[in-house]
Amino acid sequence: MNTYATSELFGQVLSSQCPSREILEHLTNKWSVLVLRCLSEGVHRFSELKQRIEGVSEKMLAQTLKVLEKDGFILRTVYPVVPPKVEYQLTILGSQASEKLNYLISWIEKSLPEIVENKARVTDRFQ
Amino acid sequence: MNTYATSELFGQVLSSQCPSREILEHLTNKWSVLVLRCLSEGVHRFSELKQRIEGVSEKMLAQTLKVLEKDGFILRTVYPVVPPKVEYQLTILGSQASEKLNYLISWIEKSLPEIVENKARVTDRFQ
DNA sequence: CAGTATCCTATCGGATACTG
DNA sequence: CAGTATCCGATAGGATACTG
Repeated sequence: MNTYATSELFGQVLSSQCPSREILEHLTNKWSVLVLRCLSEGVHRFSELKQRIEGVSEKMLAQTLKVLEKDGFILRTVYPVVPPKVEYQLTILGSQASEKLNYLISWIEKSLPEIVENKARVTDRFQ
Repeated sequence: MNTYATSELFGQVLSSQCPSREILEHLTNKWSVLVLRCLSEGVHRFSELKQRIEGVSEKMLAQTLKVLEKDGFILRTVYPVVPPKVEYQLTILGSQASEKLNYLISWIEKSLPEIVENKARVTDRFQ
């Protein structure tokens, strides 16, 4: 059934050799999360993503988009015009993955005051 | 209202200076995801986590646990016995975060065949 | 516009050895 | 048992310049 998992109780991601581990890492990558978040709101061009995702370099954005495209989470469409126009959008699988990540992001944004306040208390106790 | 976001339509995480960006990065970190996943199933000792999470080094596990503890997502309990006994468990906030991450993990594990198959097709088209 | 190429530094992260 | 300390190579990731 499952040749990767070391235990029935635990998921496949805990097995280092399981492909799910790699997929998980690609999806939870620093810039992937933000790219998916952006694309979940609709189609975007390269320059739009670069502008929306504050702090991302061209290099990392291009690299992140490539990985997600190869994984089948993003569709890249090139229009044969001058100047070049390239659009990025989520595939079905990409939007399913993004939906799950957005649950986390929304929770963080909603709970941020509580998280920050609680973190301050913990930090106090550390010193 | 929100001094960080650059746009009403987009979340705070897209702002590089917003604390939510850092929290998101801590939670989606390579080993954090797996640690939270493990702890969502119950209390664990250091050595148990090391064993369950295949491939993690002591160094990275200790580091990951520290970050999550400082963020207030994990509670560390030291028992004054010989040999030492230390238990890790999720806080309320930690279990809320972990719950969201588990949605993603469960989806990946469930959809893995479809993801792998689709990825193979995409890869073919690349060459 | 949508990238690629190059260079460089910082951090990640594994292996090993050691400690209270 | 539960870590810490040290070393080291690999990768992340930013800045800049360049190209079709």
